[in-house]
Amino acid sequence: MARVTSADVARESGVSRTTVSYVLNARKDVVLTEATRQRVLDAAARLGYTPSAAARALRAGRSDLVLLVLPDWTLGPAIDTLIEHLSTALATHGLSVLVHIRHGGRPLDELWRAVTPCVVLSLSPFPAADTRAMQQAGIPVVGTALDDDPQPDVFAVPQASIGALQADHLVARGHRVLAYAAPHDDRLAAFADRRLAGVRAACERHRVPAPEVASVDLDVASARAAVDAWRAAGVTAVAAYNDEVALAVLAGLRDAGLDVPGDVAVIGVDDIPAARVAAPALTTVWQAIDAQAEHLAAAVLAALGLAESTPERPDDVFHLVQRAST
Amino acid sequence: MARVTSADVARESGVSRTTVSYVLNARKDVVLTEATRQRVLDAAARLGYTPSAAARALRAGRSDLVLLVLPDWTLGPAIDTLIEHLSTALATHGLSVLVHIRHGGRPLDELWRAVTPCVVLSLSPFPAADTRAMQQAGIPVVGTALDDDPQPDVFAVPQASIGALQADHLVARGHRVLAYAAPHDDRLAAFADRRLAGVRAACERHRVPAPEVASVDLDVASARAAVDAWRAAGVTAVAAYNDEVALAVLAGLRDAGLDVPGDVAVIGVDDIPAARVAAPALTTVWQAIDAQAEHLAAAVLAALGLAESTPERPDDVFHLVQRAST
DNA sequence: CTGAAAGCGCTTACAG
DNA sequence: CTGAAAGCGCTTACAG
Repeated sequence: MARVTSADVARESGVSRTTVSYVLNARKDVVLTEATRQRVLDAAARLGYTPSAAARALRAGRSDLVLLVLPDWTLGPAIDTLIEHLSTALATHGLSVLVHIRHGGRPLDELWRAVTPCVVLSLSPFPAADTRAMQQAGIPVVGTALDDDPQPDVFAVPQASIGALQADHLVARGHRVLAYAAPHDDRLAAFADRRLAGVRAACERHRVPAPEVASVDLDVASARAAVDAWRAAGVTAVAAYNDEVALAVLAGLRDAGLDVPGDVAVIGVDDIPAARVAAPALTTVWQAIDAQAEHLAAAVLAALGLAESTPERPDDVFHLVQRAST
Repeated sequence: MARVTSADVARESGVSRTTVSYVLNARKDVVLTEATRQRVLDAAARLGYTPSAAARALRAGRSDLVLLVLPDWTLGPAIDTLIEHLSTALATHGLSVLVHIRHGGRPLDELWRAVTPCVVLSLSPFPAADTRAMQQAGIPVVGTALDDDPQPDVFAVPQASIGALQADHLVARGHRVLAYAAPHDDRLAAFADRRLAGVRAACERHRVPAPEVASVDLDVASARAAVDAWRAAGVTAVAAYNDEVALAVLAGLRDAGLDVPGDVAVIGVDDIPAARVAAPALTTVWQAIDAQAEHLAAAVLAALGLAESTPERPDDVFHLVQRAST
């Protein structure tokens, strides 16, 4: 079963390949009889013709692939949702998402040169040299910066603002001595540091002491150690890097026989399913992954000149979900 | 900055493109002087040459892409781990993973015809017609079946065995009246039904009553309703579809003032981070995602004739993690 | 041992 | 309004 090519469609509809190409690409600048158009469309449908991505890519010098560059650590529960929404949104425009995990495997520069994606979408910053090389090769790089970024087409998930929201909430609930529960994994530092910076800034703003920081593993013993240190320092509220860390902190408090939120309040980030059914139910910061994915997709389209306007930032990127733990 | 092509490398090293191709593809059937080989390799490195994937794909009739077909629902925390391991393992052989979410976006048949992947790797069964069409086009389809599958190259994650392990454990702990907590989401039915079947089979084997089944949403109210019904039926142990459902069940039991495992024991599946720090710590079934990914990668390579032997099944695909909830 | 040439399937100036 | 021809970058028979 040989591949159906545009030549087959041309033969079947009695026109040249040029015309087939014109019709299938719906070129506005070429005038074609409606009859011809219809004939070609019918033939293509009848034959089940799908243009070869390889041939198009070779011709155009770029493929229909969006290279999604992920860091070498798991971004957490959000990442599959993000990929899903992104794929769906971009598929509408004939673009497919190629996932690249930076850690193992081929070096990035080899991959992008081989694939010639139409856009590189980065969820983790990579060497400026790579970015430059891609841009010189005419491949736009769309990135999510962690905070504000000089590039205008970049969607910044405001990590610091998330931390600030956590601290604001705790202070509003009457707490004056806060702690920050950082993840143990160093690879998350880029995110954790920025969120912590937001907590710090909020503390200053509210004129309360800077947060006591401890890193917490995802087990009871590690959390218990942090809890003991915090209690010694008079801490009454903990902002955790994310819900998983927050759940560990809850376990540490439980282990220490402390009441939540009576003795110590806890707030997380992400609103994972487990947060809602935790004991007590966890107050957290919900992030609009869908909206972020939508926005990223729009940024990709904009970079390709496929969207009319620069995508608007979604309003409700994140918000507080108040539950029993604060 | 125009693209560096094999012609550039040929010019730079003073040989023909044929020779460049021979050297770079390390063809064993052609004899080349070591000097020539070295000259070409040097020139390629100097110029930063990377063969165009598009041109190769056009020539070969297939690309270096592995099309990973995912179902339209989130597979849960395991999926990003799986993708990561898979990407890394396949990258070693110059293969890249292209993710396709079945739900939205382009229909599958359009995508594979356009992309001409070298292998399609499916984590969710799709229409037999699609499979046939791909195979006719010479594209091997490697799939994970939910249980046993006629195809030999398929790695079956034994869902029923997971359910059986749960039930075996509960019965071994002295329970005689079991319940099954199914997920509310219908899209998970394919997995949930098979796991439940495993629980049922184990109950029969142990000559205890068939499990009481209820579907549980990820919130306290829903879990509480299920708990009340189970208690009325004399249930003393619950096998949950996964850890998230199990955590909800724990919340329902807590809400009902029942003791775990004193009044009711609970076991999940997945060993998510939250399981370890739950109250009480959740007994669960751990799955070797890495090993499964490794195995899938091996199956892909075998399908391409790049691996010597058929990949062995990993031994320890899943096992019990005993904690406080049973 | 190495080179000239064809062809994979597409799009797009360029003629008619 | 439509067609013949070139060329994107690669590999591989086929000559030499």
